[in-house]
This record gives sequence, C-alpha cells and structure tokens, in this order.
Amino acid sequence: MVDQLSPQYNPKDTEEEIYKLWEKSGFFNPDKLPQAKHRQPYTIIMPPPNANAPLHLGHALFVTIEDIIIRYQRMRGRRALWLPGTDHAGFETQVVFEKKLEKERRSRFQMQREEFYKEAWDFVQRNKHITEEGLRRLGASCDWSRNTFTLDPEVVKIVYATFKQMYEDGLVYRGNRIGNWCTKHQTALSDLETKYEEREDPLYYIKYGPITLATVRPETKFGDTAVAVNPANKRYEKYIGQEIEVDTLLGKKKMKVIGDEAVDMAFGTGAVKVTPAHDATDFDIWQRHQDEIPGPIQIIDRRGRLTEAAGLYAGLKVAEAREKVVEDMSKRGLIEKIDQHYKHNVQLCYKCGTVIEPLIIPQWYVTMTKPLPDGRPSLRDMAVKAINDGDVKILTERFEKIFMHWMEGIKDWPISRQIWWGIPIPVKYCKDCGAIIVDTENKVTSCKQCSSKHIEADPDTFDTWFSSGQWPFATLQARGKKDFETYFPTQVMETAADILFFWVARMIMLSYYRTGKEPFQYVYLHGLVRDKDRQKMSKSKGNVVDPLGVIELYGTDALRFALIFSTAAGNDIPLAEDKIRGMKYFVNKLWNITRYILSNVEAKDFSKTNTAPQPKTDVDREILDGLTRVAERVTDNLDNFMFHQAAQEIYQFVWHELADKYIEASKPQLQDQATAPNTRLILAYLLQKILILLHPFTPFVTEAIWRKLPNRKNLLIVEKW
RNA sequence: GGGCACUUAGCUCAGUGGUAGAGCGACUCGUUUACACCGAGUAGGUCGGGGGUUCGAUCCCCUCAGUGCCCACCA
Repeated sequence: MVDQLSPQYNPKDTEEEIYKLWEKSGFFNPDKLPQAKHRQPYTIIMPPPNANAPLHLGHALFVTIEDIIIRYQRMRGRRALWLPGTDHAGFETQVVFEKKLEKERRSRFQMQREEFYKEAWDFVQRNKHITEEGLRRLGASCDWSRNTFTLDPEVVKIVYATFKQMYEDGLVYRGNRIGNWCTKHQTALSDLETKYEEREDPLYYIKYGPITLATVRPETKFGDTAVAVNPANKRYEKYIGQEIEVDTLLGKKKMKVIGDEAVDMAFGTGAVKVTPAHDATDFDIWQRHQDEIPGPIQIIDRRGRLTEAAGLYAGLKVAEAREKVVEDMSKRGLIEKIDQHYKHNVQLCYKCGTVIEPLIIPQWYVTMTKPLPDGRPSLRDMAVKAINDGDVKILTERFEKIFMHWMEGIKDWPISRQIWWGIPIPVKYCKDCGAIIVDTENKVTSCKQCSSKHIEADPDTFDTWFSSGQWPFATLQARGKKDFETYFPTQVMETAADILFFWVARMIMLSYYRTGKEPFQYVYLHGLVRDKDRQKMSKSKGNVVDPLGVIELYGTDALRFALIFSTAAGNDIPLAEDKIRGMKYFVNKLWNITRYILSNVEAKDFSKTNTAPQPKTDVDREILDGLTRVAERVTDNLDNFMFHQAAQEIYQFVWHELADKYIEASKPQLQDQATAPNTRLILAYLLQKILILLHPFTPFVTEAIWRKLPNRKNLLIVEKW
C-alpha cells in the first residue's frame, strides 16, 4: 500500500486537484450538504477583501481562521455557509487607480466621470479575479455560488432602500458643517480616515491692533472674523466685547474680541484669531457667538488655493501664501516674534499624508444619537445595548471596552464622498426651490415641490463603509427572502481589529436599524501579521511576505498551521519563516505517519473503525485515552475560538504521543501474534481520527491522505467530527 | 489629555490560585527498514521591581518602572 506514497509530502502534487474536488462536490454550498434540511445553519459572511488589493498575509490569516471555523462546523453537522465577496473599496481603490493615472500623466480632474468610472470598473474586475484565485489557493471552503460584489445591482438596491428609509426617518441629514478635506484627492473624509503627525512649525506672534496673538497659519488671516480670549483671562478683560482695528494686509478691518472658554490661556499670548471657515475649533466658537461676529469667509478652495476673498493673494497655494503673508507682515512690522520650533499635531489624510484642510462643504450625515421615530433608541444606543445585553459578543473583552469607549463619544457620521468610484448618492436637488428629492431609481426629472425642471443630481458617492456596513444582511437579502430567513442572523464576524469602528460598529447599528436583529452573535478580531522582529510589514521596509510565495515553498497547509499556531484572539502575529518551515515538517510528519500505518495495516482494518477498538496493552490504553482527551480539548478550544490552543493540542498529540510513543511501541506489538491484529485496528483508527481533527487546520494534506485510505466513500470535508 | 493592554526560557509567544509550557535556537548522543523535513536526551526562567490578600500567587489587589495600542487634540 505504501508504494504510491513518496517519502516526502509534496503539496504541489495535491492542492490544486483537491480544491477542484471540493468545488465539484458542491459541499461548499450548504444547501447541497447531505441532509441539508435537517442541519442547523451556521453562517459566516466573509469580510469582502478589496477587489483591487493583491493578496497579502492578512488575507491568509482571515481565510485560515474563518475556514477553520466553517470546516469545523460543517463536520459538526451544521449547514455551514461561508459567503464570499469582494469590495469595490471606494476611496481605497480610487486612490490606487488615481496613482495609476498619475503614472500615465493623466488625472481624473481632466476626465469625464463616465470615462473614469468605466476604466476603474475594468481595472477592478481584472484584479478581482486574481483576489478570488488567491482565496482558492488558501483553501477557502466558501460558497462561490453566492459570491457577491459590493456593487452588484441587488446590493445597491438595498443600500438605496436603507438610505431612503433613513431619510424619511430623519436619521440622515444634509449638513453644512466644517469637515476634513483632502486637497489632493479632493474629497471629504471622516475623522477615522485621518491621522495625526507631530510636526515642528514656526509659531508666529502677530499684532492684531493692540493684541498680539499666536498662530501657525497666518495665511488664513483673510478669513478671520474675530479675536478670541478666555473670559477668565484678566489680561484681556478690558477688550472683551470691544472692537479692535486690525491691519489685514488688504486694508484696515474692525474685529470684535470675544470671550470663549475654549481658548487656552497658556497657549501663545492667550489670544487667538477666529477663522470659522478653516478651523474646526473656530467654527465651533463662531457657532457659539453667531449673534456677535460675522460668519465664515471662505478663503481657501477645494484645491488648497486661496480664493478671491484673499485679494492679491488669490490663486496662491497655502504654503506659498503663508510665506508671502509672513514676508509682507514682517515688512509692516506686524510680526512680533517667531517661535521656529513649535511642536504640534498636524492632521493628515490617512492615505496620502496630505495635510487636511478643514473646509465647509455640504455633506450627508447619519445621526448617531437621535432616537428612531418608531420609538426605538438611537443607532448608537442600539449598538451599546447589544453589547451590554450580550446579544453581540466581541472577542476579546478588551475590544468590547474599546468599542464602548468609542461609542460614548461618537459623533455623527459623514457618509458622502466627493469621489467617483462608488455608489452614487440617490438624491436630486431642485435649483429653483432647493427641494431635496431622494430618487433611488433615477427617474425623477422635475421637482416634486415646484415642478421645476431645473434639477441636479448629487455628484457625490457614499462612504464605502455605509454600504459595507449593510453587508451581512445585504448579501443574504440580495439572494432572496429564503437565504435571508435561513442564514440570518449570522454566527460569527471574523475580521481585522483595526476596522472595529469603521466597519463592525456600523454593521451592528445598521443591522438593528434595518432588520431589527443583530448581524452576528460573535465578533472575532484578529491582529496584524508582523515579521519575525514584530515589525509591521511594509513595502518601504521590504519585509512584506507574499503568501503565494510561501505556498510555493512550503504549501498552504504549512502556512495555515503556522498562522494559527501561536495566535491568540486580537493579538498581532509575528510570523517567521522558521515557523512555517517547522509546520511543513509537521505536515510531512503526518504524511509519514500515514506511510507507516498504511504499510503495516490491511484494508479490512479500516472497515470496522466506527467504534473505538479495545486496548490490549498499557500503551494501547494510553494512546486511546490520549485521543479521547485531545479530541475533547480540540473541540472545546474550537468552540471557544481558541484556535491556537486547539492547534497546539493536536500538534503535541500527533507528533509526540502518536508518532514518538505509540508508533514506536507498535513495532514490537506488530511482531507479536497476540497483539498484532488489535494494534493494526488501533493504528487505522487513530489515523482516521487525527485526520478528522486536523482537517480544519490543514485541509489539503488531510484530504489527500483520506483519499489514500481503503474503503473511503466520502470526502473528508463532510466526515462527521 | 482620556481609555485599554502588555512585561513568562537566547528569540517569538501560549498558559494556570497549588511542584512552570510550546515552536525555533543551543548542546550531547544515535547510519533503529514511516520520516534526518528523524529519534533519544541535556542545559536554560526567583513568570518586570516592590508591597498586600491567601494555608499557598506567575495568576487576584495596590504601587513603581518600561513597552505597546485605541480615542481626543491647542489655534
């Protein structure tokens, strides 16, 4: 029997073939499992990978974890659905695509929107295919017949219905507020989409009439509408409520001095200029003093250049304007001093690192704290309640705390983006009466209020997270009522810890809103895959590991086992090549255990292995007890999402109990007529059981071995756990 | 500024109220017919410091030190 097995396991000989076998079997589709109707559903919706991103170890990790869960549940007899999909990833993809255009010396700002969209679409479709192939290589046993793309018409329809309902319920509103603006990509960004970096910039002490104030942004002075001081500040007490005369470089201007608690007395001179159009704090100050001071004056445009309101400085970029303004003020003796090394945090676009320009541009917002009109609590409060009541459990508890902390301070969510790659916002505006018309079918041609034909479509698209926040129910609803009723709510959402707020929070809120149910019972969060020195993998460091390269060298099973082996929930995972190699050795060990057993037992030994053989010797008893114990522990650990523990248990047992001890002991036992027949039975039994226990972790090699066993009718993938 | 973690063998990390674990690495021995991608064995940790609770703490509490993460952000 052993002749057909080479002394070394070669993953390349089997993996592709085995995956095809699984796909052909139809068992990835839960409805085609044996006795599907009698099985209790178990659902995981795959976090859709960016259709445009090349496969990285993060994908390998999520596939490994989710595939372990789903294979385990399938073997446990559940109607296990793992629904795959890919994400158009609006802003992310647009950034990548714009970079590509840049290389070709083109720009979206010189293109027609339709032309841009079509090119981006083709670009994404090409890459989408590569991503999906990668998932197959990783062994993902997901149901490809339900594969969904975030821009599928059925999904978009559901997203539109949600928006429409939210509009009617008063949960979305059009707000004219100050927001984060990236001048490179020319779109609004939510707070989550920006980052901070400490910079050293000059702090200018500038004379505003009798008051000297400090600022790092002298070029915004044309947008100033007041000077603010802390009301408790004795130094400026006499000026509060008074008007002072300021030289703006464009002439003299009267400005009011106001008192506001937000001003830090210890900063600079304790006085600040108020520029409501270009600073979030100043915007807030203006809102509190609307009756006293003029409103925002926009002096910077969407491209980051000064506007006509800046007079002779118009057209200059912000940095150029700053230089020029400082020079001119200096000439007029308006600069008292300059602190060259002022350290402060600068807000940047998280993608391109461009300095965020706070701008007032109308955007759509989702309210987080307003109660629903049907009497239910606000979106935020429904999510908080779900966690408190345990309807949704976030693993580990640490993340639950982080989640709740964030929820407490949550702000309304801006959901419109000024980008083209995404789902258009289904709204039209009447140019005559200003009416807002939600038009999800793109049919409206005249204003419902004043019948005017002068209507204009909203040029913006949704924040990707607004649509992906509906993913768990949208994917299932898109396939019809039956799928939704059978497979929703889902059991587990397994995803990266860094999108807890971006995605998980929104899914919980939107799911309660739209379906009245939690989207999933458990959230399992994984960390980042790092290199062996715990360094983040990045292109610039050159330490990025390509999963397909690893698979070429060591096989998918080795990669999967290495990833899961020392991974506790939520922790980052340092992955060294040594570890992957070690796991390849383990896979090979299993292969050779098989060779040994197959060469020593007979086909009939496999036919009666449904019940455990009786031990005849002490070592027999020990190994059979050990098997029972390890089976219990592995099961227990899998039930509790302790994948690394489960992997370590089975590893220990297979290598150090079965191989090192029992197989050695079996050699003399096989020579002895009294024990030989029973030992053969036990060996055959053990082999089958460990293949079952290992299958979720190392699906390829176990299935490959399973096929070599005599009297096998079924695929291992549906063998009973 | 607010919050949350972590500190265990040379390295990377698990783990538990009751004589400390894995992987990799190191050392010694072994040409045993499943595997040298192997086997047998050895060394190596007062589980960050200090204090407390307890019959007993690496595990619980307090405190100090170091590291990391999240959130907010001052012009």
